[in-house]
Amino acid sequence: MSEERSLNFLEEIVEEDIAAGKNGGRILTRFPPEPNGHLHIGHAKSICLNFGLALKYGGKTNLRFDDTNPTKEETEYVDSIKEDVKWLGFEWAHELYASDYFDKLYDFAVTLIKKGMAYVDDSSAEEIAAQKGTPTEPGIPNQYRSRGIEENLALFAEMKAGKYPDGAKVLRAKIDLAAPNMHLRDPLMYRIKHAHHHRTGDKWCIYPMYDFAHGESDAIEEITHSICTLEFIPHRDLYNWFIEKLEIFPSKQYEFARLNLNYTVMSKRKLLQLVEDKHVEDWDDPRMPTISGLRRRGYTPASIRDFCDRIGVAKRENMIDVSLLEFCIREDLNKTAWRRMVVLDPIKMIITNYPEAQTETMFSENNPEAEGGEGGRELPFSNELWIEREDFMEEPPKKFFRLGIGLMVRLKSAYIVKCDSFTKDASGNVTEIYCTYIPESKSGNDTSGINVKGTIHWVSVPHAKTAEVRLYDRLFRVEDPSNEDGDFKEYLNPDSLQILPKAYIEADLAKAIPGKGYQFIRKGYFTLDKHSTADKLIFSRTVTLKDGWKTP
RNA sequence: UGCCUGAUAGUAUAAUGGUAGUACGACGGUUUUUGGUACCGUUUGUCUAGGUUCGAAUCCUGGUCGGGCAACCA
Repeated sequence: MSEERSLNFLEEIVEEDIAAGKNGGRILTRFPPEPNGHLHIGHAKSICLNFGLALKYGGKTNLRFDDTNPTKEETEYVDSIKEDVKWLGFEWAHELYASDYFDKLYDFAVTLIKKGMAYVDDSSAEEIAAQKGTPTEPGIPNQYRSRGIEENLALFAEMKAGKYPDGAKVLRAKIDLAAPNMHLRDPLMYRIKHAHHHRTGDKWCIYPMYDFAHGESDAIEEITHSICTLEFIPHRDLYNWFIEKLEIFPSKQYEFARLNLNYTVMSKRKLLQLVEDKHVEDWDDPRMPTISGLRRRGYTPASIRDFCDRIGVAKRENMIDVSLLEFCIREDLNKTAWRRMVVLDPIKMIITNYPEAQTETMFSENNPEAEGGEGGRELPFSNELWIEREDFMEEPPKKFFRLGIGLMVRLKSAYIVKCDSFTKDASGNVTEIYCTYIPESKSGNDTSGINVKGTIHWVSVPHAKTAEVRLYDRLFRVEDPSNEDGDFKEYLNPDSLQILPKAYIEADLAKAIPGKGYQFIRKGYFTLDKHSTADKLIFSRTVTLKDGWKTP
């Protein structure tokens, strides 16, 4: 245990707080999504941070739904968020909702009114915006700001009772209309919304704003470290103001830079557009950066946690290269995925000196990375094989370690073959390749003394089964679609999905287990798609193998 | 033009006044019945100008550049 990894700035803060005996060394974080959409890889960073910090320092983490805006939130999203957090491998201490605190929040508001620190404003949204001034000009108070405490109390009670229509009145904190921080210019605390809430139903027609709900919820739960993203920095003064004036538990807010990944978009709004405009199948389309999309694509929870660990945490804007995500999933799958042979783009090889009706059983291990190969499976071999079209060239370049006239390769787990000739159709496409095999070169007891550079995969023609294979590429053609001119959708990659209707798979793959990753030798990692059936197998490519081969 | 933030290889991240390190990427090599894996090597960096100091990525001052802030969203 000599490994000393340096701490990120949040870990440093936590360690300092523990050393100082703050909160008796107790650590409680929270992950606070609004249930208005599906979680994506950016949320995974926040989840790993909040849960990871608590785990590391013997604390706990609450899952709290920030459901203060009933018009946007749905139970469906609550369920999907819970599923995703669990799938990532984290357990929350308590499942909580900001809406659980609506009564307390109402009382907090009354407290501030009584202290003369909040008032009911009858102005319209436009008027309030105009009266707020601009970053360089102070705002100006209106006539409602000086309303008496009793009147405010009565009006606020009437707002709650449903006496007023949406937008007629709001409750505002009385702070400072000339504050340099715009968020302190008498921010809204409550607005009227006669809307049905996914949990509280029709009990309420006034709902607290984020700023009046979040810090207070943190305080109610006695959250010690409230971690959020950079754009909330200007809210921190307000967060602290409410806590101080209400004299409640002093939770502290800390901010980190959100994750940006290149060649994709991360905003809920944009992801929603991709779904609605049918550029992708759904939220869990394997090309989406959503947790459900990554899951369907074949990413494992461990690989995503590892990724979040490797990207680090800091306060500067960042753009992470997807190659790191791909590295993480390859590293995980390389150790666990069973190897199988699949020919994606087939061409027939005929072994002219192998008996026509003969079948021979070869053996191949499941995983060369694992102790003992984790067992293996039998592979029927015959004189007719499907091989990959790209493994043969009419005029091979110098370092092409595959097939061409006179060239030899090893058929994985079988014999070495030598290419003798080939046939073409009328339009010049190669149709069949003729080879001779070396009987003494059988895998496992090769006495031929022949060394070949290349090994290729194959599937016996009479024994092959078929499957549809879907190959995915990055969703966008440019690194940062949101930052390009015009609509981000103009930069979609038209070739992000390639469907191969008929690939030849080795028979064993008919038993493929949903959710498990397989390495199709030399072709990448694949997993069963959710639409796959026994009659029609469908495999999706999670990621390619790293490919060092470049045509000279 | 106000306030708040931030700036270290291509991308991230560390060094907390004392040798600028790590990972991914790229490039090259060794091993290999996957052009995978593993292993080894190479490459490239402190935004800028001053100052403090024996010594500055780190502290100070000015500038430059990036991000955020004027939702009855979170």
